[in-house]
Amino acid sequence: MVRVRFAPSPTGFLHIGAARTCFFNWLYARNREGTFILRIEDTDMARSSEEMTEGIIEGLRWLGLDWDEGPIFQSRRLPLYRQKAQELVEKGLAYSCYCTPEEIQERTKKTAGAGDFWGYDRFCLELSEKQRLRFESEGRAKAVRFLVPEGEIRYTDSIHGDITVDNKNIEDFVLLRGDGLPTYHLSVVVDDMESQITHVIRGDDHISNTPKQILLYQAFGAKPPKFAHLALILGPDKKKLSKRHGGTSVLEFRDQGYLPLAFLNFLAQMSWSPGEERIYTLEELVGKFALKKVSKGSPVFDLNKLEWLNGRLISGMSAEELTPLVRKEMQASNLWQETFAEEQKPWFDKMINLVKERSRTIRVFPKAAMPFLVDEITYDPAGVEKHLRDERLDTLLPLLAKDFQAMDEFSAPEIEQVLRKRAEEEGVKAALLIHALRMLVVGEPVSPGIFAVLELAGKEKTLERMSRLSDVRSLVEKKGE
RNA sequence: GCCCCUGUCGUCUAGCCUGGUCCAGGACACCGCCCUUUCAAGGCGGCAGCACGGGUUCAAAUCCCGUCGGGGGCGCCA
Repeated sequence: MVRVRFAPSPTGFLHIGAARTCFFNWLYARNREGTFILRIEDTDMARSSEEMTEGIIEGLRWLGLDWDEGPIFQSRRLPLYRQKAQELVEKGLAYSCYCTPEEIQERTKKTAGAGDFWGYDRFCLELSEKQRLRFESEGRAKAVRFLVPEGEIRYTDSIHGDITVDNKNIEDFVLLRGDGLPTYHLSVVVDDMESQITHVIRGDDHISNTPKQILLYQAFGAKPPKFAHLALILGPDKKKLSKRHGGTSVLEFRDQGYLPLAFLNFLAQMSWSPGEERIYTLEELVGKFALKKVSKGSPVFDLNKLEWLNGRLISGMSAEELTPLVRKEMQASNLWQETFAEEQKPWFDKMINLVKERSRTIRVFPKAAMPFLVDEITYDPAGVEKHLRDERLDTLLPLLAKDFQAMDEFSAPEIEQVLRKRAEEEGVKAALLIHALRMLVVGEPVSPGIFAVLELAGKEKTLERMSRLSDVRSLVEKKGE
């Protein structure tokens, strides 16, 4: 039975790297029909906060990564860690240390360059009873250090393969701090043992920590889990992810109009290849996931790919699926009306289907819908200059308006037919009318196909906006002065 | 400084384990063409890579060694 966990520390956001670690744990659990546990590593009281915990959980919820057990809070299990540390001291596998960081630093400085000494010098390993009592009476804080044995640690990483480290490169690390709080190494191993974690899937930054933790498992007489270390995600500058490039909370991506499924596909396809490049359903990704397939090299975060994936997802979604998302976005822009969900639903669906083809994020919907919903639109000055200055429009537009007026069914194909006929009769290119209409009705030089746009706007609105030709011209002139 | 990990087009990735089918495949981005009412989408085409140097071999992106580059760790942070 596979048991995995995601164990963030609430000292920061759920950033893209953590999200990917979480996702891969989740994928593995689901793929192997195992159990996925959420654990909050909040033993660093000074830097942890409840807000961060909530933010992380909100991020996981948004991504749809559900957990089967937890969240387990380490801060509520402190006595257990103390007990476990004590257990090792009694077995002679760990020892109390009274040294202050300053003293250690002082001694290390002295021996620097002498060769072997680079870590803790084991000053407290064999304290005489007298010295020990003196330190105690001085009221010194007492930490517990692990006694690293000689030898080497060898383990097989599911992604990297065999990794060997000589124990002489591991110092007697601290298990329990002077204030009685556990360090990461202790708490992580104690909790993973108790939760019976079978696979530890985490970032590459923990590769060097793994031997220490294996040592702890051995000391506790437990079998270490399998380890899999994911290469760290890099920014576009090939440096560690920064605030500027994806180093922020995943919720930022939600707010930018990205969809969870696109984001998860992005995370997945950043580290392995499920096959062809497209959007996969969660079920497909679960089915295809395998730790051995995860690449060893560090991927560079590429926003282009995310956008492309997101755009493909949106284009492929139905109006039905898109509506709740678009609704939220429009509510934020004060453009939503309840009738869109009722009598105007057919119209609204049509609008969504028109806009979705060219949308890479949900965010563009309100702007695209704007011209259909408000009376006063804004006009792009350059577009006006380019498409509304032709004097022939002064006579053509009224003629076209009359044509439109006479139509029974104001639908896209009918509109196109009428417009092209008029253009032909007047000996002008249809494009002249099309561009002018786009500017007048939408206000922008860019929009979905104009005939569908006009149908969506409706006859009345179309005619009203066509009649504003001279107003729009002078509006822009005024601004230009 | 010491230790560990890593290195295929600008970016992601397939291939590497089990050498030949790879003068390296796909995708994003970019460029061009087609379509066309604009922008997209779509279709077609293009640009571009096995970090470098040795070795093993009839044959190396694939195996071995070294160099260089990138990343991480070396905390009474996680």
